[in-house]
Amino acid sequence: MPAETELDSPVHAPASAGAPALSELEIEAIDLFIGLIRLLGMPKSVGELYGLLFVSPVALPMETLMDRLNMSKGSASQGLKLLRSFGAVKTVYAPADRRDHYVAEMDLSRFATNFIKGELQPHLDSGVRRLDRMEQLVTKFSPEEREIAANRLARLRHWHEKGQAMLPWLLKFLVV
Amino acid sequence: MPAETELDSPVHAPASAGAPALSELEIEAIDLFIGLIRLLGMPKSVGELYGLLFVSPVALPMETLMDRLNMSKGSASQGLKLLRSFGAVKTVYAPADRRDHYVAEMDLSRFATNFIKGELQPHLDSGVRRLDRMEQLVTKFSPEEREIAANRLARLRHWHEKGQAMLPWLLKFLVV
DNA sequence: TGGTTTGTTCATTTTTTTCTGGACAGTTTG
DNA sequence: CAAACTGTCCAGAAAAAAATGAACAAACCA
Repeated sequence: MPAETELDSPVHAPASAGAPALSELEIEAIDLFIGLIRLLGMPKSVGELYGLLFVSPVALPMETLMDRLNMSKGSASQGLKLLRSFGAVKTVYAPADRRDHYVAEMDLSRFATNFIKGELQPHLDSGVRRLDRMEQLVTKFSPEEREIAANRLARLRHWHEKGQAMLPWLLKFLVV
Repeated sequence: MPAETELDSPVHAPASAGAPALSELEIEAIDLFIGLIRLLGMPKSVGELYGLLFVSPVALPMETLMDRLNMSKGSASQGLKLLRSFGAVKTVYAPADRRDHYVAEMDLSRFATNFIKGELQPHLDSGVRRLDRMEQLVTKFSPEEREIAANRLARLRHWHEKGQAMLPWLLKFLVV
């Protein structure tokens, strides 16, 4: 085995000086939220930010997040902006410090609501508009073709309606 | 304006010879399914395949899909494999033709079920395992830290349980 | 006012995902 | 059995998404 000459520095040198390495708990939390966030189609960096804030007992300024997560200023700024826009994170006043300090919003229901309204609903809406257009197109077909196509469009519409009906329920379920 | 020398060929030359351009209906359907499929985190090509099959009144061999969608053999093969694995598409026997012929499965509930069981459930499961680990870690903290951390983990667990509880309901909702 | 600090934006670079096309394996056919 | 056909797989190319870092704007300070 090669001798550890650099007195026990790990493989990935942590950002030079003042950034304490992530604790086990922090790593687990970050991992968990990376997975969750990915599921919603958002970038990993956003999961990292939220994960660290989630387990932090104190509000953290952007700089600390950058340092501890080894993340660029750009990513941190953009990620926090996104999280703010979903209400997943908010800033609190820190006495004698000009910087914004961030805390994770513990009640995720606003996050869920905003996500559903902002990402899911629009898709369904545009889908319905498109279905209307398709049904329009089908009327010009020969009776035979129309038969089949109309049937399929009806099925598709059925699914869309199911989706539409589900969202409000989903919201209610999450909010309670 | 530059003269149209190539007698009215459109900007994107359609695959040389025998591939009829997509009809308006087909384009709408493909667009719609690309959106839906993207929402589930799958590549565009998969949406194209399913969209075209969805409005096709007849079963189509892979070759036709490749030609009409201007898609490589590799993408078509992989995409159909994925769709098959989710039960979104199946092959039917075509007399006097050695090639597999594909039709879209109109009942999307199997697709939904497989997606939930294959993609969502595992995430939630691993999340719960991770939560257990985190709670384990927290026990080693000082009482003060433990107080805060334990509280947050409890909230997180609450959300995970909500998610767990929702999936079966979601399934039932979709299947009916 | 000139110098700091804090945070945003965006062109570029890096990383990740998706697509492509050919080698290959399995079948069928003559 | 060789030749033709069908479909899978995978290394490399292309495209898309995300991260970086520096220029910039805004707010504060002395």
